[in-house]
Amino acid sequence: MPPYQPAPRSPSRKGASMSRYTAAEIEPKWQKAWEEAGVFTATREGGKPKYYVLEMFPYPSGRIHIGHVRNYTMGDVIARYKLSTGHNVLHPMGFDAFGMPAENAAMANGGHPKDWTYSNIDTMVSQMKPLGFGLDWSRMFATCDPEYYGQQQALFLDFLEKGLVYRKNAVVNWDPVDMTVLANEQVENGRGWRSGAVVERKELTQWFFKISDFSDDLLSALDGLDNWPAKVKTMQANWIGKSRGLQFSWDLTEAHEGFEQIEVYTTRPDTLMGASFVGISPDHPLAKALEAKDPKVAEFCLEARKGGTTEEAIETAEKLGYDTGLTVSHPLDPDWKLPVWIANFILMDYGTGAIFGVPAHDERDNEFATKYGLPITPVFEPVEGDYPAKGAFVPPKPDRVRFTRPVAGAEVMTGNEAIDAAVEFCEGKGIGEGVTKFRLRDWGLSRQRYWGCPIPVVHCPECGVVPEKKENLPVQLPYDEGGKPIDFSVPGNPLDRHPTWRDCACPACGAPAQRETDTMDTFVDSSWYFARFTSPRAETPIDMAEAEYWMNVDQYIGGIEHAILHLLYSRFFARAMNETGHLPQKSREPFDALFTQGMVTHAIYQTEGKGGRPVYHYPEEVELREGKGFLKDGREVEIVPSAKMSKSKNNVVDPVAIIDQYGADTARWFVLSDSPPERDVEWTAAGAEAASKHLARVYRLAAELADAPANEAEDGALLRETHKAIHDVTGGIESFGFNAAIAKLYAFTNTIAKSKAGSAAKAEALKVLAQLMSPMTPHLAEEIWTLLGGEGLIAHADWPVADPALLVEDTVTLPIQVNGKRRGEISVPKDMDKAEVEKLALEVENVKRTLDGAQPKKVIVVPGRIVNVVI
RNA sequence: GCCCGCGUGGUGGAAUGGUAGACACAGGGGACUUAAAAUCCCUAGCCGCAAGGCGUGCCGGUUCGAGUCCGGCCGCGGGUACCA
Repeated sequence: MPPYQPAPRSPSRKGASMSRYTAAEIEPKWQKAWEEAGVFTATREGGKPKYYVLEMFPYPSGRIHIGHVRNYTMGDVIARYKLSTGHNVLHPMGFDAFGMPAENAAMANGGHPKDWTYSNIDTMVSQMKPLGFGLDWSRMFATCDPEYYGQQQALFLDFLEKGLVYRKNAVVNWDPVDMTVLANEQVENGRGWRSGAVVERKELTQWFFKISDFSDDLLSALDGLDNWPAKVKTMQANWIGKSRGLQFSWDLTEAHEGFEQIEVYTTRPDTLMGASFVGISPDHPLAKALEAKDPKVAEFCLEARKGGTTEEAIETAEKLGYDTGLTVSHPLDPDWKLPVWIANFILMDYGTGAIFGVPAHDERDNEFATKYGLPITPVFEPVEGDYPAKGAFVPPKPDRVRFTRPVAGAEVMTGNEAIDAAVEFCEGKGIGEGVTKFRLRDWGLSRQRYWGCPIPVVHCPECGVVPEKKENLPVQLPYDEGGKPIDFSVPGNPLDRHPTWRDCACPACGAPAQRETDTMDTFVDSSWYFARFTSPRAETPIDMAEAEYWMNVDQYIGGIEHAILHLLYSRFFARAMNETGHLPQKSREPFDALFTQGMVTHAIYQTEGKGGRPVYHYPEEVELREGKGFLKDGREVEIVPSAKMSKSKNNVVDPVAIIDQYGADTARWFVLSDSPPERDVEWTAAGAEAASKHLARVYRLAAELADAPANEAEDGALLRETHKAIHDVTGGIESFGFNAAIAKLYAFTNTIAKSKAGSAAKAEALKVLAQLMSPMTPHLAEEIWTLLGGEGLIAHADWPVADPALLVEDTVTLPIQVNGKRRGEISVPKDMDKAEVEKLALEVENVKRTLDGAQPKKVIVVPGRIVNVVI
């Protein structure tokens, strides 16, 4: 509903009625005008340059939250600005609509994920529309629309044909009580969130995208992403993790179960002489062979597989090891025997699933060796200073160290030199080979869940795994089971136990077969939606002509929390789509510029519930007194400050109340002011009032503009200030300095309010003010524009351009420092020469007093900036 | 654990290596009003009567000059491959 603003309780005594900016009337009026004029409908007409601005689309959690408002307002500022600088703008919106919360809701409250999701989408659209975003709503879709996920299935089939999809085993979190797969989020301290059972790692056959085919490309192409934040590129580069090292084998002293060797990969072959043990993953084939024969090994492996699958859980778990009793001989000294341990911290997914431990130069190996009494043998020491008293000595690779037990090379060299020398030496000796490896793993896309895009393949007893025919797409999710609503309260995947949905004919031979019951990771859905927005109703994944015109995304905006996964997967998808003929070559990198906005955070209020698990309370339920929080029943809550707003933590702030009370423009102005867009902001409702007052003041300045004669000096001064404001605000918008742009708009408003210029000059200044504000507060801007006789819609007006001649100042104020401390200032012509500035600076009373007769050693004059007198 | 950020008045924050605290919020004072609301004006980092001193998480360094660059800490946040 449109917001409501109360009228003043009594009219002003001064006769002239007070002008009110009434958001409730003004905002719907202009929204209707924009819609009727089709201002934000993206078209390819007019031979104008195109601009595609996109904000990461939301998950339909049920209500929009303040983080959405911040995100979409930023995008809207860019969209409206680009529109007024002569672009065809594409600014679409949709919903990332598959995912676990819908199933969780069905589990907790009954109902169906589909109904829950579409109802949430309706609510959120109705909450977003009053905000007046310049979006092309005609392009909207949800990823759970069969029209969308059907095309996604078509992409999957093309990827499959191209060899970009394959099946292999991978581990999942297994809840042994509920007999179901858990998401990492559903594992709390190594236990299932519902059953409380200790989670185990279990292997399943799953589908994978071959993102590793693109490791090198995804890494090296980061260099070309000039308009991406450096931190995101660094994070992605580290994630891809290109490394050079040595891959070689340790010979088992005695062959065991058909194993004669253990292959390892190391990035530090120069430390080979410091090896103390060989470690293998509990999931290593040798460990499995031993496990099958020896109950003690089986017991250890079972223990080692407990806890979640996350890297964090594995890395921070207590280091556990089991001495297999097997030994290997050292490749450089066959008489040197080392023990083979199974260790819980070795990942089967990385390298070869086996390592050799060098406790002197690796913290983790050190901890392990110390715990199990294994030898710790240094191979190098610092060139200067002492060897650390405890723990491992791990200098950065570019640092020079002195080798005491070298593999090859000079006595003193850098780690990098030593690694190169060791690789060369070992290769010469026939011990393994230097290889390049990547940390990046293939993307497992199978999910054992209902509410996702079905994987369009069929399992045939005769033909094996067969792709579904394209003409049979979409493979749709069933709504019911056997005429009854699906029961989501039963753990596990409803598709898997559905009585009829699985049954089908083999697309190849026609024999009775069964559908794949796994669905796709929701990251798949969000990896190509940006491309679909260019032709959302096409009968193929995209329409090439549309993609040629609209791609790439000129400006992508979203949360820093997506720095790695979503953005990396999208970059992969763009490449894969290009190679399967679904995107032009230029779109292999789909996002030309990226801006990562900070998150809106809010404290979490929690109390302890059953079994020690936390219960989260909404901000509305908590009363704050002296820094402590209390529930209505008097219980104190624990306050976790500044956490990401998350539906599961109940710390999401709803902006609807602010919109209702003050209107959309106030909410938009408010989320942009004060905080730099890239920084996290702790939400506080104080300040919305101030934003509202300011907008009302701007409106009054225009509405109550009194007749005044022209005044040459004052009019000229105001004109110069106007052009400075144009310059500063435009620069602020283009550089995402929205808070700085708003500060300038405050200052410019104050300037106009205080100016003694004539009414004609003031009206011109106010019209420019309206234009400069129009991307942020578009409704108010239209109203003022009309009030002051502006032609047409401000949304259609050309952006004002600053006249450089009006921006230059004739005189500047120079601060005078003595030894770096400010002692005075002088006002001088802008281009006064250095010698003269120096002379004037030394005559300043306070400077003379500070010098106290001392002769300056040096005087530094930075023209137009500062003078520093050094004594 | 590992990777990436962030840390400035009572508060949000500003500041191409060049006057730290722009612009705002809350506060204090004043004008208008019978009174209030609304509005307008003034004030304001801390210590100090002042001169001046101290100040950008902590310690050190580079520089004529450091919030900004470098090294080492501390605290907080994000990511960590099945939350999205």
